[in-house]
Amino acid sequence: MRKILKTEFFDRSSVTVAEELLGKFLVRERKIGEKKEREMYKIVETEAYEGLLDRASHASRGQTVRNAPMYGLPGTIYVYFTYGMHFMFNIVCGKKGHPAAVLIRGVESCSGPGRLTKKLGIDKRLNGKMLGKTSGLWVQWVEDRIEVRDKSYEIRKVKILRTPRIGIRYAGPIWSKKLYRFVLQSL
DNA sequence: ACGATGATGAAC
DNA sequence: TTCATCATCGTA
Repeated sequence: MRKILKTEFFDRSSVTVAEELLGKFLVRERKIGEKKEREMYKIVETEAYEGLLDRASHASRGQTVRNAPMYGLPGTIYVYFTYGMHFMFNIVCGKKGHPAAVLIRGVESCSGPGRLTKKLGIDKRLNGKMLGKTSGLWVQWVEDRIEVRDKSYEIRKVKILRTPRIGIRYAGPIWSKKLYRFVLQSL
């Protein structure tokens, strides 16, 4: 069983979405010559950036050209360039007009938001587009069963770690301490 | 532990 | 005009 996550999944608090994205699969479909190549990566690390009040968020000082996609529909792709080196990949959450997003920081085979975008070929061309077949980037849920006895299955157990977000000390004592980073620990 | 990278936006 | 940033790599 599998299903592609729709806009309703992302039409919630970025903190909820960040936690629930753990264990889901980021799918990247790219054209390599004539063929379409599809890769799937299990999401294991995320961070939430929630609303205008969140001082760690790009939206904390209002709308700008760069952060405009954060104000779009849930499921919008927000890619920005930072430190003159790296693209960061975020998924917009909540209603249109409410700036919130989840930064995808790591998948099972690749840790670090900059490394991730490099590996998946995510850059500004995707900025502002919706997740889906058209953009060649989406998230899907796959039933994660393990056989425990003959023809008997159960869902794999996981542990979720919550920590403060990375690299945001500038955000002040309240927002820099929020436990908005989620890490999936496989058991 | 630190410098280079060099888009974007805020502070000055 | 200068400075810091939702990193990462190479060099020390």
